[in-house]
Amino acid sequence: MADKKQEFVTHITPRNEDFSQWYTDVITQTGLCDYAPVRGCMILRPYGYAIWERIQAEMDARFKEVGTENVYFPMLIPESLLLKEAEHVEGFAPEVAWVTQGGTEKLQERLAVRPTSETIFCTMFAKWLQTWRDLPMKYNQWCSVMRWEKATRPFLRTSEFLWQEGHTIHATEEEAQEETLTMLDVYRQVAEDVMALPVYVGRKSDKEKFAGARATYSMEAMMQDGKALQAGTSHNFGTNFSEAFNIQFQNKDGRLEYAYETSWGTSTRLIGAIIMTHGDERGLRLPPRIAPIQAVILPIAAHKPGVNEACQKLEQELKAAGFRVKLDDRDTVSAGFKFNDWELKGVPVRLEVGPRDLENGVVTVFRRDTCEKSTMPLENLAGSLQELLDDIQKGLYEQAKSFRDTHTQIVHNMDELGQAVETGFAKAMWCGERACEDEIKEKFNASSRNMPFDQEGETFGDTCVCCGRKAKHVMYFAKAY
RNA sequence: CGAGGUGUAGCGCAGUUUGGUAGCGCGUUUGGUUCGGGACCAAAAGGCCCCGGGUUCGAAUCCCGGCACUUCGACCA
Repeated sequence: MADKKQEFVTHITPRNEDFSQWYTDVITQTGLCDYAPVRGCMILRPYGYAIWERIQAEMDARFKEVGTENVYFPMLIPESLLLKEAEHVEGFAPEVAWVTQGGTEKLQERLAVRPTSETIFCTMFAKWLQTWRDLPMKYNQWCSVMRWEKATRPFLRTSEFLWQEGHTIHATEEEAQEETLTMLDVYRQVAEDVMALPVYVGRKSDKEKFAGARATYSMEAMMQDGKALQAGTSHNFGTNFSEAFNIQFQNKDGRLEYAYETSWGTSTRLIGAIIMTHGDERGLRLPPRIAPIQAVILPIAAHKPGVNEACQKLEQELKAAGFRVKLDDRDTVSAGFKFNDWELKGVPVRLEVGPRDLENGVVTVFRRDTCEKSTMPLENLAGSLQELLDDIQKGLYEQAKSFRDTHTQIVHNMDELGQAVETGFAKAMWCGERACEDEIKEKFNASSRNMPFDQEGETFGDTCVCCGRKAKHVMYFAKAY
């Protein structure tokens, strides 16, 4: 009988059996997104989009706190603009989609569907910037971009994806560097404090930096298969683009100067990071601060007197207290079905209200992180719910951090490095030469991720893990998404 | 873009070897009974068998060419 039942139940492939398949199963079964009728594109369904809206809200508020303003730029970029910065063109040319025709007429100049908007921002910055008094300009836009990817996966890499891109210009090199690092830190905060994703922040190698940047910084998260996911980047362009686009201003001494520029971005890929960091055999586990629904209220034996009323009252109370709650009053499915459904969707807390609970003046509480059941007094539930949510938030972070830390190994030679990247990150001393990165890529299919800021404090040797010559940097290496 | 796998009802699949009326389970609809861990009974609806060519009296099935998804590589947020 139990076997027969199992066969009807939606099945998620166990993580240790096939992590990729597990990821696909979770995504399709939770209804976060669906495949679009366009190659490589996905459709964000309500629950998936709600998570994105939560990410947006948390990010956007912090952007504004540090003085960023939102703008919107067109999706199409004339080819001539894209060609202005040599390294940038080279980096993006292979994955640009082009509009060549408008209506029935062929265009004089083809238009790129933006893969990123540096060039068009630069064009406008050049027009808007006159004097040092105009600086800084700190703009951000929420939009989608398109990159003609060879292989796509929902959330991790899609041809079109939602993101935010910040573009700022500054009067001095120092200010631009400060902006670059400030925004990276905003990303780190949202990742760690809101999404419960422990991240390594640091600088990228020249090989891995953004096309056209002087320096790229990233935050790198570790997925449960030990692979790295670049979860956000922040770039310092120096005057690289300013010179190509002639973004100049008159300084206090009356002389013309090039502006210093930055850009920074995060995308719907973050949703993939949440799934692959916290998910388990039952599906998603969403950290309370990012969960669209923090607690679901389930009436048990709803036909019994008082149950529905109690649930509705509880819903009102918790909503009034500022929680994102949902009352699941569907009468078409059984309680057991709902249990599994909300566990699959990763709702952090389930509150069951049945006749037995009401008799005792309690609710039955299920926490998704540990899958433990307990009871809490119905009286002043808001207070204890907040404590529980905080505990879950903290627990998910700690669990992810502990996984990451135990899967990060200090390595001294290529054998150890090769071993380490099979299960996680390798932390190595590196000479700074591209040849060594290439060799590591060639041998182990692992790439350099980033270099910790505190290089002095983190140093543990003086020879390169690969070539054995003098080491210059501490570098994380990993297989990456 | 290279190597494999898969495309049949909303979902999961059988049928393809050996061509001959389109099947099963779940889900859906309607009615009833249930309701504390994926409920039960009854009746019903639902198909360009991925697309385009070919072979044949006849193609889901055989042949050719596409496309999509997926896994593993190369490339990238």
